[in-house]
Amino acid sequence: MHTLSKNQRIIFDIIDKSPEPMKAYSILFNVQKKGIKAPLQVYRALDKLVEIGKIHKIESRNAFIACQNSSCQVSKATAFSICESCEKVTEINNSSLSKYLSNFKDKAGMKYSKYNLEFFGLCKKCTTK
Amino acid sequence: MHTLSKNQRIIFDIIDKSPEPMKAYSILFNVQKKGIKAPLQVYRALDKLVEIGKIHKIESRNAFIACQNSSCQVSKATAFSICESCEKVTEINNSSLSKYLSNFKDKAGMKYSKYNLEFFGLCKKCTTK
DNA sequence: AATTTAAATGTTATAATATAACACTATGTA
DNA sequence: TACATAGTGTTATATTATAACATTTAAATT
Repeated sequence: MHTLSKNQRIIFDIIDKSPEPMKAYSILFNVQKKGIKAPLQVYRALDKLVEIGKIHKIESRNAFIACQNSSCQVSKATAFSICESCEKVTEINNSSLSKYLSNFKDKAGMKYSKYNLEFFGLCKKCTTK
Repeated sequence: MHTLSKNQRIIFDIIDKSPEPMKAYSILFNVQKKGIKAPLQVYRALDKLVEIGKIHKIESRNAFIACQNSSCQVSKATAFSICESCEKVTEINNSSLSKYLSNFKDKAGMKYSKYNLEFFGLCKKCTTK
């Protein structure tokens, strides 16, 4: 198991505590009191945390969330639901979906090693508003 | 059917001719001889073209490609394969996949109006290198 | 324990991506 | 014609991300 470095720990903890995806500069602002001063310090930790699967990047939002799925060691098969009204993001953990996508092959015969899926819609709360 | 404005036409044409996804500032550079001088002119056209489904944004690459699928009127169900070596991007048009994803419902009962899926791997050419 | 190697850090500068705000022009429609 | 809507042009600026280099820490190897 991977041990997080000091900066990685600080940045993971703040993302993990956040109820919503966090953007890099918002993370930076929040960790300045802990001595992390420069964007690069944040981006380096983010890169590593993504690489080891502790966090995921929500590509359509340029934001990061902690992995909700304890079995997710690496970020090679990710799926999220995103509410377009309140911007709540949830990681989808559905074995039928992941099985279907992991085995998917397109006409060109390309074999995929990774995928990222983002669903958009309205969450329950926002639907009834 | 939608008629493209002057700037939309110019910007669509250059993306449509490109064999690979184009980035906004690369588009800007390429259309400056046609009188389009500012980033905002490019981004406005891109926004509209995405909205009407003539182009798609590859979120993981911040780049744009023309829709390969003549039936794709709006960008509400998109899937792409991306080669991590040569960066070639192909739009996937697979009715089994789109049916599966369009009907997908997660545990939270959220109904999705849109999705975007990006597969990553090595294309045939890059596999045999 | 000393050596060596890889990983992480700190820092300054800058590149790349994207939007705000405002004035104006063209186009479609009542 | 007049009214509304969409598109344009422009300047300035916000946001997201990386390059380059010097140094320090941690881990693996001898």
